Amino acid sequence: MTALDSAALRAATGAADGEQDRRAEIYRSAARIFHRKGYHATSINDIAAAVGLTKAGLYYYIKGKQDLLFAIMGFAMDQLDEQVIEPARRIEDPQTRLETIVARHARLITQDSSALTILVNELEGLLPDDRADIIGRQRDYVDFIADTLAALRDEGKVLGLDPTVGAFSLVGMILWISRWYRADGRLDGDEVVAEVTRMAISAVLNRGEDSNAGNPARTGQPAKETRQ
Amino acid sequence: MTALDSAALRAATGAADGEQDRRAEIYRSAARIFHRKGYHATSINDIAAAVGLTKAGLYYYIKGKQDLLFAIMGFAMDQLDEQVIEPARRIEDPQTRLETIVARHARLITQDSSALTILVNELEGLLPDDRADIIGRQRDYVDFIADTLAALRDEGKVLGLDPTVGAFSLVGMILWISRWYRADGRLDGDEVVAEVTRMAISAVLNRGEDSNAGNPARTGQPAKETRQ
DNA sequence: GCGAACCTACCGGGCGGTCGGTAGACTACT
DNA sequence: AGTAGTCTACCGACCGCCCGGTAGGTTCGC
Repeated sequence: MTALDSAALRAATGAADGEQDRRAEIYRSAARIFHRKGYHATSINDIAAAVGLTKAGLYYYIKGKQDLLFAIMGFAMDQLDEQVIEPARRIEDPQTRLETIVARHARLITQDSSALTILVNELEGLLPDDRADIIGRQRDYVDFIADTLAALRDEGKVLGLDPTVGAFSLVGMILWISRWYRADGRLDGDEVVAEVTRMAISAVLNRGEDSNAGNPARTGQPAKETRQ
Repeated sequence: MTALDSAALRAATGAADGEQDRRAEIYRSAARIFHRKGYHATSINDIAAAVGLTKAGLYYYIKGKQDLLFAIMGFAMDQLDEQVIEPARRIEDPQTRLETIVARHARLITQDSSALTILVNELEGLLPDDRADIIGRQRDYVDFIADTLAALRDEGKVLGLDPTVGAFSLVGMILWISRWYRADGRLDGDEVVAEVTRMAISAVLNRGEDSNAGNPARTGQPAKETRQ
């Protein structure tokens, strides 16, 4: 279907250079399939078929399977930089900044989770150098969130929360959205984003008093069998 | 189902071989390798070598790669049932119950995340029937948490939180621990469990006033380029 | 000598990737 | 106008490799 569509489109428009479009379509398709089946379970043939090419034809556009993966992850990381980190970096107030980070990241996922999800789930598919590159950028992101939490703590809005644990936990909450959110589900994307953002802020802020003051309560674990 | 069941059966009948140990070692090794490299990227040879067998020798103990995966996931799900769900089910007070769920689940992950993590990351590696089985049990777990949140809401301790979104978000926070927690890191397991538990409770409880009342703030998304 | 526990050797098949080729559009020269 | 050359965008056939899985032993403790 895809092949005929793009062929028909090209014939109809008569546009000369469709190369960039074609390449973009390949990345988009690959991202969708990697997301659905996983990188290793996806064959080059799967991707080629999805864009209406043979395997050999596909290799005219890509350098290899791993390069394809790295390109997708790089794109996802660029998205995160442009749509989440950069806008948030321009916000002074830590709480507003945190809200922006969570809301924008969550929104990115409800809009199209493929690339963002591959970014975190398929790291072991990369070559060591590429992996180091991506992991570095991911760490920068977590550090950015942790710094924001530290700033909140310095304002006295957060009590006794480790910024690193807090940052990781928020990221986990956000990334997990891609596993359960369905665009045709009960809640629409905006509602989910708002709900998750509210939870994230609430998870991090202590409103003075109460707040489990003192030790964090023997939270149920009866320590009957400690093991490690 | 097959492998662990038959192993358990044999152990129950008192056939005190080393076979049970060997089989357990195989499952443990397989879980560790699946966790590290992913199911599809792991070959039967990798597992065989890790337990000091040849591939053919390994097949004396297992029925196939997919059965191995299903057995590991079943084991992880059993762990969750026994160590998290059952203990929590016996607790009446919703808040204490939620604390128990989060703390016990988090603790399970800091102790040994392999099986639990495979449980959520390798679903597509299963045969359809097996996958349906596991997904059903996972859904029951999320529903259990959602019901607990609904009970909290009925007590007036939670305001305006969708129980399903809340349950998923908490699960995401917990599961993500396996991606960043290192036993030799700055914080030990108990500290991480306590910190995450505190965040989870705080994410869910509203202490009356404040709590972002009204709309959750235009959190930055300027809708300048909507795209989909 | 018999069964549990393992091995060597092999199978069909799918994988990522490559090679040589070519249809067709477009240009260049005569 | 004809035609030779060139380049893009692809394809069929193939390669070597490794995969999951198996057939048919062999070793060894009892």
